[in-house]
Amino acid sequence: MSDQIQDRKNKLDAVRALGVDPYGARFPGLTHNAAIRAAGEKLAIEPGQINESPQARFRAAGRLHLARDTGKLIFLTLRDWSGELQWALSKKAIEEASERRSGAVTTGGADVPPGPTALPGEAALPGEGALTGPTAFPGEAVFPPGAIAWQIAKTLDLGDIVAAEGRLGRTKTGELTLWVSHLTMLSKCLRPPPEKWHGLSDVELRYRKRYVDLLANPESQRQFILRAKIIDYIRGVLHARGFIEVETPVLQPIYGGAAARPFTTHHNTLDMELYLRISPELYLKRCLVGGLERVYEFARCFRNEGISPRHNPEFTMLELYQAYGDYHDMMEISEAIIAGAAREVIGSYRIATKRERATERRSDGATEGSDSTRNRGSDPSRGREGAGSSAHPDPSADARDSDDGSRGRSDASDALDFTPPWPRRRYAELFGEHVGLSIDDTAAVRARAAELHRRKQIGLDPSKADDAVVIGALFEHYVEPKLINPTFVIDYPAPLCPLTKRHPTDARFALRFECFVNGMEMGNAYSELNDPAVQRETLAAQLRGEGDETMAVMDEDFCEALEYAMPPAGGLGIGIDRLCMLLTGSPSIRDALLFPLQRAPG
RNA sequence: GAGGGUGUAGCUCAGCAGGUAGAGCAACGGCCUUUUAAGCCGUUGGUCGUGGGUUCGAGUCCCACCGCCCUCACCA
Repeated sequence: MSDQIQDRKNKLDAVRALGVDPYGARFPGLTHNAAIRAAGEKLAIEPGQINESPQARFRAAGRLHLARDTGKLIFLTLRDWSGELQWALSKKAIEEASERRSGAVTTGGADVPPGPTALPGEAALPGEGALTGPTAFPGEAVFPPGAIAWQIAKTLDLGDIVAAEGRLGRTKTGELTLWVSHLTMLSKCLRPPPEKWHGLSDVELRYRKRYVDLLANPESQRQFILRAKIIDYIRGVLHARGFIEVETPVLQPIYGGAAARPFTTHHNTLDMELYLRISPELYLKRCLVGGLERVYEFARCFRNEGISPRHNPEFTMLELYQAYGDYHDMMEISEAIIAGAAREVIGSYRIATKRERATERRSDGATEGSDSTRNRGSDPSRGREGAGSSAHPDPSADARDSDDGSRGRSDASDALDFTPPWPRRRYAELFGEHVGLSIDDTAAVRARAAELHRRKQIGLDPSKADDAVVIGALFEHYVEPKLINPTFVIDYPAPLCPLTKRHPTDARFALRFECFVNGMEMGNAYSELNDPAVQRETLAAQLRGEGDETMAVMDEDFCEALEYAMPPAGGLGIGIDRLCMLLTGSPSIRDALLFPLQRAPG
């Protein structure tokens, strides 16, 4: 077990004995693989040739993913977060090179401009490609003399992080290749990485050791880069509409804004019980009272509830509030955010559903299997998920393909269609449609619920619940799973909505919508209640309705805030983790979270 | 909380109806200057999640426990 680690430690010592620090320093002037490849395509290099022009000289770094050592010639496949690049190390060429301070040379990398929509790694980032003189930063990595560099090359292990300088060329087979003249090690990998072809597939290990998942599985990196881009996109939408980002307390003496059990904690110096927030709502509304007219927060929330493929104890919720708006404005913003992210980040209003993706994965697996036996290794472009030599620098490319519907995939009509506007359906109407009972027929509704409870299909015991709660349980059971394409469910039963304005013509309903996609709640919005007297009463009613499981208390300060007058407003909450699940086709929320909570290992 | 599934080498997986634990990758030694999951020759590596039990004999059967996954329930 530790044999391989010991072998690697021995090599670590060997590198040190050569006078090279195996945990190297700053490496300025590097160009990422995708940018090198893009530049290389423009150079029109013939197979078997190396381009000697200054534009073909690059400094590169990355993690060693594959190695093919043919003796005096070594091919390495390097990976960074933009993609892969093949390096070739010729014993003769490297041994002839002399020691070189790393930043002191001109390379082609400086000529690559960052694109406006560049991914991380797609183009030069600040501090990269910028050339620095040898004295500017004394702590730079130094390339050792060639003879030593070659010895280091011979000790490389998969997973090591290395740096090189070289010239672009193509091999006989046409593969764009950096012919390395200078090489050094930047960080020694002491543990063997997962299998090079299958990556890390054990789900438990992928969650517990996400760093291994990320370094071994490019599609995992893609997942989280996409998440970042989705969040960036949302910020852009909100800023364009004049919203400002604010931060409100996670540690709260009184929790509220949702019905959930909180985590509790304690502040030592103040000797005060505190709760981790279950929602930012009541603080964001205080901002409205104070005249911050359009605010939003990407709020990490914590709920001490069950864990499931769509629930994690901590999760990220976008909440935003717009003064002088109402829930109709929130519907429009929801569309702008969600459909916009689908189109701009993923590349299409149509997104493959989980089931489609599952099917796709299975068929891909079959293809892969037959390939490996039929024409094993004969087609380098037939990599796993684009992880091969043609690694695509744009992580959204995979999903974008789902738009053309011409790839023999399952029927495109199964895909989710985010094209706005989305249908607005009244709660009571949908209830009647799918439950088959009138929402007003209390007796029948209760009878149905009792029957479901007897059959253990719903947990709620209707004999112990208010009418509205029973209705809500039936709605969840019958209606929500049917809401596949994006749908706004509007006008909820008022008792379910303690923070919402009543409908002006029918006080039984509240000006609230929830947005459902693929049977999952994605968003929740109100025309916010701003009458302090009504607010105080509905909160009190909600508190009375709570069982003894929660210990919520009236938030007097919040009620007082409303007494200073809160403008009428629309408020919206969107589950960011779930949105990412949806847009990236992830079946579990854990796939949308970098480090999902796992039980402590025994 | 209930039910189902799962746990074998660093990784990906085989392991038949109980009969001394296997492959590929990785690693180690050797050969190779155009490889593409490089190839060839040789070699190392496992308290089969943990603990009990049945049996002459348990990775395999039984029980308990632990982790993970799924379904349901709980949960705006």
